[in-house]
Amino acid sequence: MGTSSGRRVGRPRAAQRPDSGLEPRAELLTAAAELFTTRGYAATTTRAVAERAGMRQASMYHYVSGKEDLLAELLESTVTPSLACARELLADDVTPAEERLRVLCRADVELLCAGPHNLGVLYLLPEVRAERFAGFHAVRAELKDAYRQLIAATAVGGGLAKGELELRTDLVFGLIEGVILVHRSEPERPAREFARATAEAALRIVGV
Amino acid sequence: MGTSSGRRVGRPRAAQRPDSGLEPRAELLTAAAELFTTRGYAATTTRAVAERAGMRQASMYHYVSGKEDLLAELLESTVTPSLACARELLADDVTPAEERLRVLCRADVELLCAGPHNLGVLYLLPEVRAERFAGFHAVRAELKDAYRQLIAATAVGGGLAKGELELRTDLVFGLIEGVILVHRSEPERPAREFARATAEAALRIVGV
DNA sequence: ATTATCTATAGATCTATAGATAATGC
DNA sequence: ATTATCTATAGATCTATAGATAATGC
Repeated sequence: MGTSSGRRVGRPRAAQRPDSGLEPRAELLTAAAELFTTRGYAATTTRAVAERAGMRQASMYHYVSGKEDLLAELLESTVTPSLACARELLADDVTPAEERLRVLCRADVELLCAGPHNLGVLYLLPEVRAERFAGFHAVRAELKDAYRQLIAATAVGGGLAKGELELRTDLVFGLIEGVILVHRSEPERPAREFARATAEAALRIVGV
Repeated sequence: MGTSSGRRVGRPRAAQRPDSGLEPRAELLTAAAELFTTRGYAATTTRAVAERAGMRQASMYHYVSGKEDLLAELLESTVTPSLACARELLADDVTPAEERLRVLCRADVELLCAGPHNLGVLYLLPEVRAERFAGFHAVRAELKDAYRQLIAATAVGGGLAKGELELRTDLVFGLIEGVILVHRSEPERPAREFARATAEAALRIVGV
């Protein structure tokens, strides 16, 4: 509603700009994503977010309760697609585990590298560890557990001791998330090919 | 000088605390390390750093020009030991490259996980990308190049096309730095064993 | 006299609220 | 009448400087 209409209810914005086609909340999220990933969370002011979204600082509070709100939503929206992919793969009982692990790694890397402003970088923000973002951490933990289950289901995974399985899961998960750091210093590298190579590297770590 | 003396020149500190044995600048660096790694850089105030170091906010300016100064020094002090190790290994022409790569990976991981407050986390701070920290980036780039050279010198590395060599270097370097993320979510894992396992994982990625 | 610290503070923010205003809707 | 926005601003910071002070050194 209102997304494509020319005329909108309410006082017009002070800075008239071409219609982005997004709803105001989405405009704020987009602006926050760009600023949080480039300047960091604490260094980004509410004024910067609002202004980039085309409105004045105070108007932002009509849509969100503050910066934390924006970060929480961005974090969850970043990890949720990976988890959806992981759940589907866990439910699949015809494809070999090794192949499912490969698919998950590729999808995850592509999602982390996708988008114009490297949303994966949000994972690295120190503020993210706060209790406030428990929702994100729960989703991420479930994703990591999916990796563990897929690794355990591979030919070599079944024979691993519990500690060794945890270790390899950590290494694989670390490799996948480490991609964020690589992508940050080499943003030009094509995501597709990089995802494929990362998936193969993950399988080699598992020992397949 | 003054490190162990009981009496010191100058007005006494307002908050009297047991002598840390460190010089004031080192006290500031220690405090900054703890706060930057846990709360982040932008969220840490000069007051918090100074107070934790045992002095008042304004007194900090007697030793450093501001927060940036502290971060720059912390960053370089974290990556410099790894680079020293890498240079030694590059100069070594008797040990096989594969073994030297293994040693570098282990040392690097142990350094990243060492210390009471995970200094590696500093690499992740968004502010670190600023021009101001070019010194750190230069050292880090040299370290990455050492990885590239060692990988190229392995049995399998010599046969790789240029693009493939860059890709594996990125993957290995990403794995090593990804360790920071693993260590952040699993700080209890013993660094020694984890470093060994990460080094083996790196060699598997290279294809040895 | 020298020094390391202190207290005090100006100036520059930044957040979140209060209340006004300029549209559309009926 | 309803709504989305605006302007204005109080209150709470935070940084960096100015100038005072309380030690030791000679």
